[in-house]
Order: sequence, then structure tokens, then C-alpha cells
Amino acid sequence: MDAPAPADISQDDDLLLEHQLCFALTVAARSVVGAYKPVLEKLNLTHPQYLVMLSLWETSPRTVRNISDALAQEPATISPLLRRLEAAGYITRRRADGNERALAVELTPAGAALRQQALEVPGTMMERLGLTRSQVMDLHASMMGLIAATSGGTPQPTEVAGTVRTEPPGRRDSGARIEG
Amino acid sequence: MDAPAPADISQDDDLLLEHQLCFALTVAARSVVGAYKPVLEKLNLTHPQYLVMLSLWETSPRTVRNISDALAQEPATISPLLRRLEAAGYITRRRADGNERALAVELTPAGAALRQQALEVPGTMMERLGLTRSQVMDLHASMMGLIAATSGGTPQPTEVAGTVRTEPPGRRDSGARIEG
DNA sequence: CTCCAATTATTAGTGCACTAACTATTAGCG
DNA sequence: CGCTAATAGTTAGTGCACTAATAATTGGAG
Repeated sequence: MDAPAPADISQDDDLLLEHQLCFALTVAARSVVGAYKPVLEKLNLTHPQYLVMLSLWETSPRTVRNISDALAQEPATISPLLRRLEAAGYITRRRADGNERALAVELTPAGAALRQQALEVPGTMMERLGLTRSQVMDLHASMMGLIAATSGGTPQPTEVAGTVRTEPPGRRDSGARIEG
Repeated sequence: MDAPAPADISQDDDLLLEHQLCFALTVAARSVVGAYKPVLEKLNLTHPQYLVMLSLWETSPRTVRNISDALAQEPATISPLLRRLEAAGYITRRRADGNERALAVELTPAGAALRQQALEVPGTMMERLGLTRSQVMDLHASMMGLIAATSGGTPQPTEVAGTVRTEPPGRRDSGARIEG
């Protein structure tokens, strides 16, 4: 309504709370995460825990460092979170064979089975948010652009390469990384 | 688990970490807030504290409830934050005249003076993020749409309206009687 | 006027996210 | 070999954000 021509926008307007992208961004993030809460409660997961599970459903024995890279968070953030996931019975934590420094974080059968319930989460959330798939994709692209803009820190490009895979059906030879 | 049917890409793809809007959103929010950090350190403010100051630069004596509504956060979140802003010398906290329940949060001269330095923050951040004004406005509009989606579709009590002024939409008088 | 309900802010407790400091293990070099 | 640097994870401490419980005040009903 009172939006003047772009050339006339003063510095004063830039300090209005309602003009702040950072404010809208943080509120949106909290709102969306909050919208997940009732859905994820059925899986006995918090939202950050859900993200960890997503990473493990893609690749099961992973190290703490590998997960923290994938989620763009510090290992110190992941560490207590994994402890709670272990307490919930979804993962196991044990020292990796051949490298006593690394920790092999692996899905339990219960954790792997949880994926079936999780399959409904994205659709449920899209419906709850009243967003179409293309809207989600547009917003996702916007966020990736923003992450790239802050490019001081590398945005997490889901480094599947160099991770440990539970491929071998018969042999325990998996994971060049984890087993040193 | 053997490899799933190659034709079924719909639901399985939705659980890929890199496809999650919620993930991109939280990473973007953390990245952008993180980008503010070195800039706000010069003002001796954290990002949430900066948002509180923005609200006070618009309207100076405000109650805790009024600020928490403006920032879409719980009073319990704002309370310790205000205590730290008081310790920094930017605000004062005293019981409001005529209503001993309410707290009158008011800028000190130092807090008011800080606005001059803050005037440079939005421009600095736009430059740091490498975003044009129109890109910022586009992203802001996207975020507002997302916020509206979360507060509209489902009974989400977090009413995050675009404008949080001293206009009581349906609520009690919001802090106008501070100096009663 | 007294008692009860609503309002307002704070505290306690959980969990997330970060930095810095620490332990333990491994690898590399002389 | 043994010392040193690098790697891997955890712990400590700060701060944010929420829910639930608490304390204090106010306003209204009986």
C-alpha cells in the first residue's frame, strides 16, 4: 500500500521487522518444523531425528562425521541426538571394525521398519501445508539458492559417495570408510 | 531389503534427504542467521536479540507479550533474552504503571543510539548474501506464503500475520497501556 | 467485599545448535 | 621404534525455542 518507488526506499524502511527476510525465514522454518511435530510424534521422532533417519534410510552404516556432513551440522550436535535415537531402539552405535576412532551408526530392524511409516510423511505434510508438488519444488529451489548465496559454508550436497554401504549380502566387507 | 522396483519412484524419492523442503529450509535459516553473526557481533547482539531490537526501534515501551506476539515466539523464550539485553545496557525492564503484571520494556539511550549502526546491517547483509533487492523481496514473499500455509491449513495456533502493529485484531489491548 | 477466573511474566525441564576443549586412536615421519 | 600431527567422537558451556508449571496481579461474579 505505501510502497514507494524502489529508488525512494530509505534505509529506515529496511529496519522494519516485517521487511526482514531473515525474520520471515526463521519464522517459516519454525512454523514448518512445528507442523511436522504432530505427524512425527506418531513415529516417536523429533524433526532433527527424522532427518538423521532419512540419512540412514539412504545409507545404513554411517559414521557420525558422515551424518553430520550430510545434515550440515556439527558432530557435537549429532552426538546426543544419536544417543537418544539409540535409546529409542532405532539405531545401534558401536566402534567400527578396524578403526576404533570411528563410530558405526546403523539401523536396527525397528529403525529400518520405521521407514514404511515414514513413507506417508511427505505426502501428509504436503497436504497439511496445502502445497502442490511444484510449489514445494519451487520453494526448495529458492532455499537451495539461498544456501548457495551464503556459500561461505558448503551446502550439504548429500555426499553419498564415500559413505558406507550395506551392499554385501553375504560378506561383512562393507564400508571401506568405516572399517578403515 | 533388495532393491525396490525401479518403476516405483514416487514415494521412495520423497524420502531422499536432498528432496526435503523442511531440510533445505532449516539449513537455509541456519546459514542466513550464521551469516548475520559476524555483522551483529559489532553491535554486541545475537540474531534473536537483533529482532527484539528491531521491534523496539519501531515502538519503544512494549510489554513482553507484545514483543513475543510480534516475533511469533513464546514469552518464555523472550524473557531470558530480554534479561541479557538489559545486562548489555540496551533496554530497561520495569513494571508498568497501572498494571503490575505487565513489564514495560523500553530502550535506553544506548539502545536507541544503536539504531544508527544497525541502519547499515540490511545493506551489508544483502551484499554479503549477493542478493538483489528484488531477489530478497521474492524470497520474502515465498516465506510469507509458507508461513500462511502453516497457519492457515490446519488449526495451528501460531497466528503469524504479516503485520504485527499496535492494532488489536481480536485480542485484548496489546500493551498500549504501558504508561497507563 | 470476597472468591474465582483470566492475564502476565517467570522458572523448570527438554532438546537443538554452536564453539571450544578434551580423550582416544591412527598415521606419518625422523 | 617413538614422538607428533591428524582424525573421530564426546563433553562443557552458551543461547535459543518450546511446553508445563508457578507466582503475582487484576477483574468480575456472587
